[in-house]
Amino acid sequence: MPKDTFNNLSAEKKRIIFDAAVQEFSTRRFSEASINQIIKTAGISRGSFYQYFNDKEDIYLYMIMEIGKEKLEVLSHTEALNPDADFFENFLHMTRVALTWAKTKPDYNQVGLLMELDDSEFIAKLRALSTEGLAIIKGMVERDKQRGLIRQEINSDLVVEMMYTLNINLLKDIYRNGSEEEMLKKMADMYDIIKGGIARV
Amino acid sequence: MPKDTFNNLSAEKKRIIFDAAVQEFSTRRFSEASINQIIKTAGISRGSFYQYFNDKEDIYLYMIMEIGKEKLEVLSHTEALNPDADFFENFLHMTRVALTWAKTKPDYNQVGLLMELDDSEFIAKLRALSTEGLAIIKGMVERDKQRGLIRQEINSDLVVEMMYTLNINLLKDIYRNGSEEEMLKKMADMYDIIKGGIARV
DNA sequence: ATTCAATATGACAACCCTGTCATATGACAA
DNA sequence: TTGTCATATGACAGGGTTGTCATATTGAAT
Repeated sequence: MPKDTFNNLSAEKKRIIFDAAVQEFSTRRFSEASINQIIKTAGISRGSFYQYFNDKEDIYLYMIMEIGKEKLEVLSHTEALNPDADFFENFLHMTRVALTWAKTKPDYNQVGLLMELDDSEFIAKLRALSTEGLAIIKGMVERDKQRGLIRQEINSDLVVEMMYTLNINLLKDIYRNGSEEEMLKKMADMYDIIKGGIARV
Repeated sequence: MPKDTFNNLSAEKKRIIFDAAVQEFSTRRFSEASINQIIKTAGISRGSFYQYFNDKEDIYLYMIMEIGKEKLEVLSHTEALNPDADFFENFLHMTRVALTWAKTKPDYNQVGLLMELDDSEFIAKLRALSTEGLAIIKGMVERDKQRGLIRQEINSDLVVEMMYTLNINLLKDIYRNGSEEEMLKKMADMYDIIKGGIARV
């Protein structure tokens, strides 16, 4: 929730400030990021910053919302998957999309990863808000239980947690770990393990 | 590598300083931890600190080594597992031991978790050093492949990485997530999924 | 008791950071 | 042109951090 003064700014100037924020928050985690750095990059004065935002949380929130909008914009243009696809197909598809997104907007992705690393009060609250995604995934697991694709006695929450954890973990390596295909392969292999187990039958 | 001056100190005084370090590094991650705080807690002067250690890295390393020694001391008294036990039994056993350790020395455990959260140059290097553990686990996986307990085509490294990631993730919840048994149950369930998969056969 | 080396100390410089506020600048209206 | 309101500015206070260094204290040996 930036102040009115900020909203009155020209789109270009807003963009400059947004970019500066992204640059800072993709480099240092929230608690270590510095307003000083942002205003230097954006080329605005200290006083102006506080005329635009209340504090660091304020601009962070604004930035996250903007990123969210952009992401939604892109994702809405993504081809939908066959509605009958099973959990794994769905998840892999989501992973593919997420991976592409991360490659397209590496800065935005970094912001997300650093968010995962942060443990400040504020970020914890923020993270707690973005759990609807997990509910959807859980729904997919349970549908597959209904359809007899996944065993009844499996704990859906646990599966979701595992997949989520592994997914985040893999995203961390994204810039180290060479090509997109390699990463997708790795993900697919992990999912196969979750699906079929590693034990010899 | 503390300086000689530190090593000449009485065991009690060394312990006081070690404890102060643990207190600080179990509360704030390395990059955010403050020498000021440590000297305040330990009740020593700023000047003395720099007569004992070169800098924050120095005392951190010392602390990690000490913790390592203590841990080794405890673990060496842990009953060994049946040498024929399979990978999962072994891993679960290790988990059990790790969990007990974490409950016994919550501060030390916190230090480790915060290390996992940190992304500073220094901590990254440090973490890279502690990978021998993973090699052992990989060895166990491969032995089970030999014995025909785990399918040949499974990628051992991947399995190790998955187990490790899930394990760390679970340790994070340790203070939130109630009882030790609950956690062990959760771990066991996760391992079951890795072992047998979630798909209906 | 005196001397001398080891150790302890905290004031200090230098560098970060944040949030405020009096003042300057701009732009538009009367 | 002058007044007024919105916006821009950077100096400033107050807080944090680290590493150094001249000085004080201690303790042990002569």
